[in-house]
Amino acid sequence: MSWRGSVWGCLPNFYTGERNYSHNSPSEFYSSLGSEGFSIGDTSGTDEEDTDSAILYGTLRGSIVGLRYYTGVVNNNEMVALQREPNNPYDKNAVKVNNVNGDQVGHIKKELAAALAGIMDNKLAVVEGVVPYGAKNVFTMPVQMSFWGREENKEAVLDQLKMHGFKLAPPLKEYGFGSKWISGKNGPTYSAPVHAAVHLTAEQLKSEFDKLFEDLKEDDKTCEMEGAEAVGTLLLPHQKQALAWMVSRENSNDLPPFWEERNNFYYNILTNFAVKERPKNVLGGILADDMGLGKTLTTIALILTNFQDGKPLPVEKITSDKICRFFFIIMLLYEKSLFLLYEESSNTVEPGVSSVKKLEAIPLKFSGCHLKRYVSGMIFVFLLVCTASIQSAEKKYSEDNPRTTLIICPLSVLSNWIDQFEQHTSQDFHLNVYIYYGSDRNKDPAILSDQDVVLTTYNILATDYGVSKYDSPLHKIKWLRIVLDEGHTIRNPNAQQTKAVLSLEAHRRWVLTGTPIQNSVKDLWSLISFLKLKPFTDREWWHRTIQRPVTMGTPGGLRRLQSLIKSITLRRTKTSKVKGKPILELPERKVLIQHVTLTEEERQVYQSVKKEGKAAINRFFSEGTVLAHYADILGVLLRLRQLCCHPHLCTNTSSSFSAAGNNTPEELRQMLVTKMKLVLSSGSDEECAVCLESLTLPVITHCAHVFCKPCIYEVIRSEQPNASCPLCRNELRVEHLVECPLEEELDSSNGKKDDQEWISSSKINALMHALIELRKENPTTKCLVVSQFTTFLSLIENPLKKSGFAFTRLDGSMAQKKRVEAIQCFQSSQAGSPTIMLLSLKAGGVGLNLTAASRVFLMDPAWNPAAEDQCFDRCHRLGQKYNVIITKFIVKDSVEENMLKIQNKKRELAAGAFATKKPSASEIKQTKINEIKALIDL
DNA sequence: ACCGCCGGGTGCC
DNA sequence: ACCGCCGGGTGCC
Repeated sequence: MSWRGSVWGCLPNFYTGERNYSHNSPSEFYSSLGSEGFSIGDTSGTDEEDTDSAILYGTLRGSIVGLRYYTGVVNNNEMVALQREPNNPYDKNAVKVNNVNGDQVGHIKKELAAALAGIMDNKLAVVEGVVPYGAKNVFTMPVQMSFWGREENKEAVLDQLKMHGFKLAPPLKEYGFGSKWISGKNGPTYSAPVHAAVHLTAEQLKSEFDKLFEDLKEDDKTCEMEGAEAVGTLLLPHQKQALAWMVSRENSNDLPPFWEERNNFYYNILTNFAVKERPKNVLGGILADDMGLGKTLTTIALILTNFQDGKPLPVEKITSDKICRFFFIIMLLYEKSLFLLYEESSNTVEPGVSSVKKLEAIPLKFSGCHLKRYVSGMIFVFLLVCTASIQSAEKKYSEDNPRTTLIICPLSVLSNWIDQFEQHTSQDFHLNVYIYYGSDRNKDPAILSDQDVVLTTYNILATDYGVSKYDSPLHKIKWLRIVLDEGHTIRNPNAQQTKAVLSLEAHRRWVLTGTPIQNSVKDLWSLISFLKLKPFTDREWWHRTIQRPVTMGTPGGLRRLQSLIKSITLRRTKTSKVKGKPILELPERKVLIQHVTLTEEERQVYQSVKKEGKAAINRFFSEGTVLAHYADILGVLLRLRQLCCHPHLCTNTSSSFSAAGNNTPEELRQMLVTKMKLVLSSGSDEECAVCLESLTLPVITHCAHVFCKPCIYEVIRSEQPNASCPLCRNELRVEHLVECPLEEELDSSNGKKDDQEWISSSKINALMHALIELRKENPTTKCLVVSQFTTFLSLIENPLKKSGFAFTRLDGSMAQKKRVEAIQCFQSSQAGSPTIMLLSLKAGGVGLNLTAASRVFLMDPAWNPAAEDQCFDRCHRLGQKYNVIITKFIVKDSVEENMLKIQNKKRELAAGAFATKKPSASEIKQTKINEIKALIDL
């Protein structure tokens, strides 16, 4: 395939039709969950504790008045929403009542409204309503209200009500969580309230959720479908299944989940809402296959295969395209006297797609000025006709029948999408893919909606939207299809990017994610809301009908969720089977450990550093200050690990043991920053002791412990006024937290490598020996040489050059453009392409594909075995043709050997830990201490 | 609303 | 009668 070039971009634009840019902002009215008030940043999580820990205070019968002034209708037993209306000109206490659809039904009678106003405004409780009977009344109808809130607010709520002469009744038998699963002819019946039900822990939930998918592995989703002609790659059986499922979802006319047709009305069996018009199902869903099963490829196949009425996307055949280009080039040749023309893609922007293609130099010379003018004149007329017809043909797709698919992905996988489009689109077809990224992105909606595919990132989308909701080009277009890659990115409903995504318009909607649920069911809301499944687009209905029943363990709650998931999700894991065969048959993967013995000199340096460090750490132990010196200890270990690799790595020995008192605040800050950088760069892959995930937005405390900023803020908030460090119980204050200054080079020792003369090391010798042997065996075998220390990789470059190896390099510090080049270069099978890639352990996102390599040399062990495994998976994945052999170099009698032992322990833990609970801070502390002891032989 | 409430009309039986 | 009672007008917040 080829990229939309400037040749096309320069064509006059004949399409001037005005579009009706309508905006459909998500209903934002339900903010009474008590969750909007507190938010500590974009990381999802803590802000909704309130709703999860809500209890039912009791119920109250009231009345809805003014029915005849509004159009909203309800059924008996239908849920209604209560919404404050502080700007009502007649009563500042007014409380509106809306039906599930958001149409106003009436108001709460004023005396009751006066009592509710304070409760609702101060978020003391969430008030929910159901109309028990009298739904057909003309003037007023009853409403059964239930009050939910946190335990500590219960008294305040009861007092407020009492002041206005109201008293809550205990939870009613007849009122619960909506109707039962299937309602009978006599109207729905209700499940008993489940106040006593046990709240599920996050872990229980997670394992429950994993069960959700078990049943849908071998469903009726086993139909296969071939991709259209323009798909240049043969699909694997499970991908054909996914394609068939996606196509059927897009062309389906089924009712959405939980809707039933009953005597010409459509009922939602969860809320009892009814409408005359058939509710629309989402033409799309969630593709939740495990990583590596080819979600990207399947999606590309979908784009090419299912355009309209089940027909493939009418992509341009490359031939006609070439003719047009040819004429256009001639015209340019004349007009601008160009003899060399580069067709530079106008969409080649930051991520650095190498889509610059050199066209043949055409040294054309015309004789005679008149002839030239004549010829070019004719060509110009021809082109006008040509483009006019093309433009009018495209216009057909631009209004009600859009042709464009919008793909939104994290920046880290943007280049992967570009590669995959290139790889999987047949050579004979020209697919217009516009990369909407970079400061020079084209914001003309007419251009964007003429593409086949527009590819962008969550950040760009959120940025445009943040500047102006109404000028954001992506929001001016109604897309044929939107695909959210790594869709769980939008799990935080308060994040700007989530809001930006939710307000996009499209006919078809897809979410791709390997982990639809990261932490809890509430992660799903943004996804479901994006899919526009009524009535869940509104947080209140999602919460009342799904989230609360599930988290409170209401009977049927999980079943309800399962039913929802099942109807819109396809998920296969690496171990799933198609027709009895495993989905993926990957070649074998072997891990060898190659022991290395240090030379006498190396050993001496190592021992002396070890002796010194061990003494210091011993001192910390006897003083009981191990955790206070955690960063220092990591520093000692880091130096030892570096010495195992190469003596030159260990240059910044600026011993920071001198934590002595009389420092200026600035010195203290600098010291903390240094320590934090040490922790972050030590490759220890430190987890945040609060969330137990890897650090996001790391900050360091005065006691030198590193946490995620949002996590530690939450600790301080919840323990106020006197918060203490979760690890060492020292005083903790927001103003004492030090943030990590901009992510510059987080490399441990990136200094004076040039002024030192190059020397080898035992490990380098071992590597070179292995590489040269391998080359003798088979000179085309490609290898990854992996280290956590980029400086080490630089040192390895030298002997590689000397021995005549062609190599390339990929590390975290490289610009996106360079990375893409390095990857493409390495993956190429051309003769002379590099056979070695120097790879930093953590470089690249999950999508990084280095299947050209079948050998891996891991130069130094990682703390976290998962990080190693992830790295191996970059070549041991779909597309790998050979058995993969991994060689780990481990220095005998060193910290590295001890690290291996710890790795094994961690592996065992991870394997058995599926259903076990999260360890506490003190357990983490103990684990860390034990690790330190084991590492330094204490 | 086949109600409640309001306020004007009215006033023995 | 500074009441009761009647019956018409009226009706969310």
